[in-house]
Amino acid sequence: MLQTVRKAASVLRLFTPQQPEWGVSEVAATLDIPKSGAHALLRTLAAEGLLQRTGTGRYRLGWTLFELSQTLLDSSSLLRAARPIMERLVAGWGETTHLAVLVDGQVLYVEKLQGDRALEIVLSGVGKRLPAHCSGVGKVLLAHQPWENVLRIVETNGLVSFTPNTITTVEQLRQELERVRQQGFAYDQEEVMVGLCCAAAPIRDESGQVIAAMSLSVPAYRFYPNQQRLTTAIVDAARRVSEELGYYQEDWVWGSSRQSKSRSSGLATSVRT
Amino acid sequence: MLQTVRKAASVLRLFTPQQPEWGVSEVAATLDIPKSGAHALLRTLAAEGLLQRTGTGRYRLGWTLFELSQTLLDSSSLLRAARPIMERLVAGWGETTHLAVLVDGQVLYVEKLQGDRALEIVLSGVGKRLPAHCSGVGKVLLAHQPWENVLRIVETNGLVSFTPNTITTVEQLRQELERVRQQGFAYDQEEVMVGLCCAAAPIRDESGQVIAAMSLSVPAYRFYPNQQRLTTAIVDAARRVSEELGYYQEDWVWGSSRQSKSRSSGLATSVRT
DNA sequence: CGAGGTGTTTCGGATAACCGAACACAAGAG
DNA sequence: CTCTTGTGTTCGGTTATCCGAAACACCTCG
Repeated sequence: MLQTVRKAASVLRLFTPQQPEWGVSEVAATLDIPKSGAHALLRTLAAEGLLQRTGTGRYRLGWTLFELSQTLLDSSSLLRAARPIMERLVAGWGETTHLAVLVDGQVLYVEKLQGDRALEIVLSGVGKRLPAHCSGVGKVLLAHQPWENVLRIVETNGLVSFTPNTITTVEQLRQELERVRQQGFAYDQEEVMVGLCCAAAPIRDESGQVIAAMSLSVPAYRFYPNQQRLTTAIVDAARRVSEELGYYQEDWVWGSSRQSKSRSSGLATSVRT
Repeated sequence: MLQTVRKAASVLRLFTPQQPEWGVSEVAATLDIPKSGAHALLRTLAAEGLLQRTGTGRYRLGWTLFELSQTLLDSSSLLRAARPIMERLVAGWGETTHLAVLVDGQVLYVEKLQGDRALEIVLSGVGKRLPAHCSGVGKVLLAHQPWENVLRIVETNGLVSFTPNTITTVEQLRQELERVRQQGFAYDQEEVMVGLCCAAAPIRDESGQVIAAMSLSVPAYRFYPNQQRLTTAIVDAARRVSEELGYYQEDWVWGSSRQSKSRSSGLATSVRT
């Protein structure tokens, strides 16, 4: 369906911080399309402001994308609601918090605040992606997806192993996601980087859908002694963001407001004090 | 050329802070295309992550745009180079500075820092657009465009009048742009809002091309007494950003480095003093 | 219950996008 | 200086793709 648009999107996705500039031939070779086609794509994308031409006939991303992104941020209250709460979290713990969404089966980091006694986490970064099967936010986000989606994602991306603790089998993942969904939060126990743990919790919009996840990352040696307090802290923070977005945790909401197929994910209790 | 891509871009442009959510029928009616076409466009854009579906079958902008925007900001050193200099400017003057680029014939504000004794400028805002023929940054950016481009822009957007001082005729504009280009900076003397003035200067990349403009906005009653100092301040700040981007001002560059073939701009040596 | 509004699907026909090859141009090596 | 090799760009004929109207399924509301 609309393969031309699909190709155009593929072209956009080529542009990365590592290679922010592309020429016609490079694009044609990389996407395995004739040069004339690549030319047409680049030219129209540039005419629409999604790309811009440099003097030498090469292309880079255009400022229209910045504009659209601002519109997105402006219309989505997620970041606006989460930031102050994340700041308080960082101030209180001195650790690092992440805010992430699921895009195309991967975790996209939307915000990252670093505490003063936190260790540098190089892997994550605003605007960066990581696989979802590791990391706390990733597991939270996957846990609230229909299982068939998760399967499709896993089949596409595989279960890449980062540390000995990384989940590498579908069965492990299924069990873990089930637990995460039921308990309402996830841990990352050195699954993406040795020595790094985190606790993560889901953020819901007014319809109850999980649209993002928040996490508090701490070094392993500080994680286990404070696991309980960490958990309640991140769960509470995420709940506050959800409430800011118009979601109010009511028992009966859970049973009724499910869309279409997913009768699952139903019984997720919650002892709101 | 690639009208499908063009339509897809039009769809993306529909999404604004004022109306961040669109349905199939609305899109079809607004763009005057059949419903099935709009459906296909929205569906594929959503599949590519440029849009996302809400539960009710409506669409909003997708997080991929955020990702692309971050890639853009990361790969373009403009914002990174300009921000500290803008901060110093704001700290010194207490006024408001803007950083803007030209996109599709309009001024797109990329950054805005407000000083403590500055007045609130509602019109401008990060990610917002304004016409280019008013405002200092707009005139700077237009002044360094080929005149034919300027004409096309004016024919498309018109010369909307905001105040009695707004430029409203092509001849006025031509003269003003000529002056701006020669003197290397522009003033906005209450042309967009009564009581608001600004001085603006161009920012160049390493090839000498003007890629952005910076401005210092002040209330009219503080503008005229300090006009000279303001001018040197903004010109100097913009020059520093340009140098940060790899541009070194040489006298003879000015005469030769006009666009089109640009056989020039090559020998941009540079004995940094 | 029915009317009006959604989003979604279908399918033949016309259109728009593909493709290969040829062109112009730049840079670099011999 | 020339030839080579790489660019980006242009041009039509062929073909598959996308357009478009209408019919469908669904929901909300009167």
